[in-house]
Amino acid sequence: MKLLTTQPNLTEQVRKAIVSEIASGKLKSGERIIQENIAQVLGVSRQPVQQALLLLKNQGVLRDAVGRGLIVTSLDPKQVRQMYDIRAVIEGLAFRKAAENNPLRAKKLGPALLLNGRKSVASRSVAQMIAADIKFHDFIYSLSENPLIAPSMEVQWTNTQRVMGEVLMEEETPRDIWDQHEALLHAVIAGDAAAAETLARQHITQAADFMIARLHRAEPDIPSGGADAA
Amino acid sequence: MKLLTTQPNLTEQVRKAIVSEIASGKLKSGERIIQENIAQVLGVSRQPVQQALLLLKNQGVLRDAVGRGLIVTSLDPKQVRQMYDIRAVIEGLAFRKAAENNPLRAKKLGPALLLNGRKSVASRSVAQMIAADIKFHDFIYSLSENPLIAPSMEVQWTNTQRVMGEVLMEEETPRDIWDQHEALLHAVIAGDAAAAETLARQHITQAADFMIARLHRAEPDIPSGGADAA
DNA sequence: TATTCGAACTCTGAATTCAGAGTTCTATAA
DNA sequence: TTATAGAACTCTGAATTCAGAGTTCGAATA
Repeated sequence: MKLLTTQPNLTEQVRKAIVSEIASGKLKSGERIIQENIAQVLGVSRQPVQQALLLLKNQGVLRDAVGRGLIVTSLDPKQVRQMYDIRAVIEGLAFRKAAENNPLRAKKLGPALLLNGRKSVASRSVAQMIAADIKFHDFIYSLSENPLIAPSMEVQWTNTQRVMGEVLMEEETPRDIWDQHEALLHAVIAGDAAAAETLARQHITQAADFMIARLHRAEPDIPSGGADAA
Repeated sequence: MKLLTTQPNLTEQVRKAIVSEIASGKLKSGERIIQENIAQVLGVSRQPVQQALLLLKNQGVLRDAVGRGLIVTSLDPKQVRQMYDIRAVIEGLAFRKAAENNPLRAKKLGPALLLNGRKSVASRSVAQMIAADIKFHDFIYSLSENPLIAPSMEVQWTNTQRVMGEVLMEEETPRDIWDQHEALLHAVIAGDAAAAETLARQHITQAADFMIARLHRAEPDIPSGGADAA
């Protein structure tokens, strides 16, 4: 009949708000998160805030900081690499399954996303580039017909946005990933599952190399396995 | 000085309790979960229960049931396959990294786990077999030196336990996975990353085939949509 | 001046209370 | 007998309150 705009519950709204603050870089690594503050800023009670924070802590976006609440997890290159390692194999799966299950839909809807991506690069807006990238990958997740993939990528994307935000901001000629995306799409359209998986893993691994190299430059940090700076 | 046994907070305890009920099969698919009931049984308020349920819902172990709370997500073969698909690639990563990073520790500590596993099979106790399996894989996760792997496997293991519990219970000669585990361990010890990854993926895929075949038998369900390749 | 003890403060986890959405059951009318 | 209005009930999400763990800061002492 009619699709009611039943807004998600407060917990979810709060979670989104915090994630967006972190992804956009407004909340930086190590920054303290205090329930009461967030609650006040968003005009809700501490209860939904606490639940949202619980979820984010569980995802590793936030960390316990002994007796002073939670802090935003730092993006040290080692962890970023580990995150990309996981992302690489799951993207590999997603592209493989997409090639197996949906070459036709890929052919029909994919090219528009490539175009959109190239436009975003031309626009030079980092936000638009990130959005187009997410859109393309989300499209593949849907083609894979494995609904467990998208949610398990969520944390990765939060962090990816953080990294991309930090890195791409100061890059005057951001590398163009859309040739790779085009090759990937062609493999999917051709139904070549093996190629799609291999290319996807390479794609992510290269992205990781690129990002981490810049991240190193931006954040000269932690020579040893040293924990918290005193 | 001394490592205090600081017990985890109630939310975590509640979560563990519920997961264990589900994994052991005491809470079955479709069963309703009511905050108040759980709170009463465990002797806590609804607050920690609500948070635990939120986490489990977020992991997909529980699902919203419109106006009557939450229910335990059902284990239909299609979803189980999708879960195993993801598990396969992440296990592949774990074994590959283990081979790259820790062949020596694998050699030193691995054989004991094999022995333990074979003993568990001899014991004919399903619980022990599951425990030994988890122990072996957890060991590999630690060798991989990617701390993000273990947490992302948590949901998978909850469901794996459910499946194994259902399936192995009625199997008088449970297939012995420990030859495969031995081959995997050897690949890791040899530092043969490629072989370790390939074998791991095969191992999980075969396990999925086995489990799903039995699950079909146990749960005649959903004839349509059968897009199972392989 | 440096160190230690302790009081005040901050912040969280958990309990309790409140309000509203949705369901179920029952009585009434067609 | 069946369909329907609505009252009562169930259950959750959110707010508020309470208690305790841990930190910070300052005063007293060596």
